[in-house]
Amino acid sequence: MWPTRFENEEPDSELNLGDNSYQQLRQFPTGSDASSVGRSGRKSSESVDNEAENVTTESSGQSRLNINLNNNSKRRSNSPASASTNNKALRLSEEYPTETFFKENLTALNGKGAPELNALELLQRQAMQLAYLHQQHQAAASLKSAPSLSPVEDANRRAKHSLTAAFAAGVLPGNASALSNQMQQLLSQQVLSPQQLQAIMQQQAMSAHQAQQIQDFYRQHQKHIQMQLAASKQQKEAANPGKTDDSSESRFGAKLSKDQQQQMQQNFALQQLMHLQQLQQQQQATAAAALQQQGLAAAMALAQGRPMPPGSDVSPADLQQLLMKQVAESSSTMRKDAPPQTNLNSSRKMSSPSNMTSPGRVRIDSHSRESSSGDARESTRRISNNPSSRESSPELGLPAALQPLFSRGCCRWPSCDKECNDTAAFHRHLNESHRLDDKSTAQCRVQMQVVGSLDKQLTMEREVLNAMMSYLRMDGKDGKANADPPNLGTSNGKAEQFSNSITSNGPTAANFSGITLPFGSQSGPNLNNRAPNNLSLPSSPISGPQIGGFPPALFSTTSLPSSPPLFSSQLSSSSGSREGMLQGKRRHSAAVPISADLTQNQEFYRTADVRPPFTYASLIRQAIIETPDCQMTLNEIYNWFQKKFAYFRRNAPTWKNAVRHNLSLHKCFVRVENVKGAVWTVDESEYQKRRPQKFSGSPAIRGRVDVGSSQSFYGAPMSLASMQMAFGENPFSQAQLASQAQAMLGTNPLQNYGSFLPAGFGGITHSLSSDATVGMDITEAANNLSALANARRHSISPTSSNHSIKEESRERFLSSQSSNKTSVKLEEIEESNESEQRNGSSPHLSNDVGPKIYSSSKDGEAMNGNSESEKEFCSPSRSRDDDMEERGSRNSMDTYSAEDSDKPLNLHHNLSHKVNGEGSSLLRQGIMSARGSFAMLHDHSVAE
DNA sequence: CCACCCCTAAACATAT
DNA sequence: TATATGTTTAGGGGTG
Repeated sequence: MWPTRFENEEPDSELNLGDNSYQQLRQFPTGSDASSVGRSGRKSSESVDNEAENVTTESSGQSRLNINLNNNSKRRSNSPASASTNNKALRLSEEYPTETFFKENLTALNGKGAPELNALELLQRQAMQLAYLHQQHQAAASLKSAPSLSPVEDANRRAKHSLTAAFAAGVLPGNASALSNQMQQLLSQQVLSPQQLQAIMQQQAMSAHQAQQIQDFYRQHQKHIQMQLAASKQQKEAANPGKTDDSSESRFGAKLSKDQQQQMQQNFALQQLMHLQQLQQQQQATAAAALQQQGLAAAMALAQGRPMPPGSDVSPADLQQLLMKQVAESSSTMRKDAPPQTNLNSSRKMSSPSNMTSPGRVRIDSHSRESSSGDARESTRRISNNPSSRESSPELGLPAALQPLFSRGCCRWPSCDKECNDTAAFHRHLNESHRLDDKSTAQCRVQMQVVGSLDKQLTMEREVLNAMMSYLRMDGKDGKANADPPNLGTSNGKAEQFSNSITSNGPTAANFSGITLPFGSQSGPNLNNRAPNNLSLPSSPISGPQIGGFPPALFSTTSLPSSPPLFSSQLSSSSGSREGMLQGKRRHSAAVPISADLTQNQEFYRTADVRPPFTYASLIRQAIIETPDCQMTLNEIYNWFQKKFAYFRRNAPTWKNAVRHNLSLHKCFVRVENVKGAVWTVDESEYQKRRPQKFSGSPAIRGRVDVGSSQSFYGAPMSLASMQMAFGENPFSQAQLASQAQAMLGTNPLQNYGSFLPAGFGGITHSLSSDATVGMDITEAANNLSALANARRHSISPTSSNHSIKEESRERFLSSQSSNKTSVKLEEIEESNESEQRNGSSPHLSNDVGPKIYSSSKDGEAMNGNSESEKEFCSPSRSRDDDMEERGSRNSMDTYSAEDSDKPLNLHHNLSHKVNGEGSSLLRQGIMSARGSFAMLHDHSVAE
């Protein structure tokens, strides 16, 4: 175990190279029965997980020199042949041009250049983050406000953030680039002019101003009331000192008066709320009218299964008509009485056995629940698959303001959790345990701090979002010059409108009400009212009467997994188990702009026990490239995981094993040894190579996630299951958004472009969607990206410039193979191969020639190599060792059969294909053996 | 049913 | 010897 650098420690620039006793000189214990040695079978060394981080500081930081490297298998090494055949190129880290290392974070905002970046996805994430923060904030605020006489503040806060919330809750699903494109297309058709947007924004601003005034007013009023209460309390205490009350439950003299106080407070709170609601409804009505007028609800039409074919030219008139109809329908539905808040609580309740609302998510307006349309209830119920209705919740009898304090039959007062059978019991409990005393006030103060901090964070995140939008707006303007493919709906003005509507607090909700539906209520205005609590995007993507534009039928069959922003309960209980994995099953891999996502949502991931929607490989890579020197020890990677993700603070044995597994498995991770140990680096080219094919996870998620990736997304129709998966997977899964967009729009405007992109630039297509969204000509974008990719490959990227000789050789070898210029003779290979196999009596063949090889019969390296080679040969465009999928399948049983195990290697078969990769290790070894040295491959290399 | 993807678990090997 | 680190295999569940 190496002393590891503390994660937060600034790496030392000093490195003592020490001596030259390179690790690679270690001799692998020869002897065919190496496996018989040390079979202690240590079961999971992880069990002694070193949670206690080595905080030891170490001097091998930044310029850790990774000398070495001729190691073949990441650790074992040593034969010349093996050294030369190493799949994982080793390199001298001092040559690593870290400054040029591809940093997604930086390139993110440069959009065009970052294959992995999709600006809109970033925005989605950002918005989701906001929503999350907002929700946290709400939860905290409601806890705080209910008992502390400040429901007004709470409500005001809700109003204050409702726009953000609305945006987050609603825009997100529609924010996938596809939908965005459609939106922009709509906008471009003058459905909503910038002036109109401006008007809406102003209206919203006024509303906000009004809310502020109301808040001030109520603050004063509240203060006044409090003073009165205090005076009255003093009076009573003076009048009846020490006298017990006749209340059966009360044990304290002042009990009754306190009850009265609370009652008064509650009443007052209710009054305030009602007033606020009225005001908000007014605002909503105004905004709704404006919306109708503006016809922004076009998105509704889109969302409700009337996709506009990318190529079709819908006339503004038609669109307008459609919109008006849509708006009329929706408004009639939602305005029956109280806005259909179809709370997400229902669906979210799934996670709570008692079907009670979870803390912090209880709506202020309990009545609105009852008043929501039957459709909404029905659909919600169907979705949540939760037979019990909300009306059965015990807390219903509570004043709305107190509801956050009581859910699931438990008191939600911080660190209380007392169980109460009903509201009466809860009232009793409140009176007994949470009286207005020092403790309670202290707790309130703490809660206030929590809220304040969340508030601050929310503000910060909002600023970030605004900045992003500003940037995009500029970018959109820049892209103006480019020709606009008709279907991309890009360009300037539209981007600006888009960003305007987002950046401004007010209009956002209203403007996007049309497309916010999926996650919230249908009425934009309503969002101002209670949307905050609906923010929990994921959990109820489909709560509205029309499920936000999705035909209810779509969701009628199956229940959606409840995925509260913190679906920690699920994950925590199941993580580590297979079930746990199922919850968050599919991961986005490289397809998602992970760095941007992590950057934008770092706080979220850090605090929320949510499994990040990325593959281990993506995360590991991200961890590594985030370091200044682009290298990390295993322990540092561990630390990174734990530092960045709350999720990875649990079940360390499991995920650490997975991390190691991934490091070993994927060729894109290169182990580099130095004197003090080993560090892991990322072979960016390898990593990039694998991206085109794999968007990780099932094809479904490819479609859902990799909005910009070619082929799979566009081609594959969205299935219901996929959408459900998307909804359930992760509260902030972009997959949801993409899938919703896909489902709503029916098709992706980019689909005609994606498949034409050159292989190997999967990330480019990804960016393409982004660029297209902000107004960049797609063709040009493709060109730019290709150029960038080339540049990165040949001069910028460390993976190219630092390509180890071995790696370059490998590439040349590949090309030479593909051009049939290899001079390796089959017989030689076979011979070599056979001799190798003869050596192995135990599963592990001895090899002084490099990587350990497994012999036949299920010892599979032979088969592994075989299948691997086959695959490689079959798919010229993919790197052979590149991937997990290959390796995964290679390792799977279906890749080889028992019969195969009898055959040393089907070399004929392998060689009959284009040798595109290095081939299997066996094959490789055979070649190496035959040729004696990898260097020889150079001789036959063909310049590309 | 198959191929593929990603994941977890675990056995095993090796270095410290 | 114990532990950390790496490698590899096995198999499960999901998807198209």
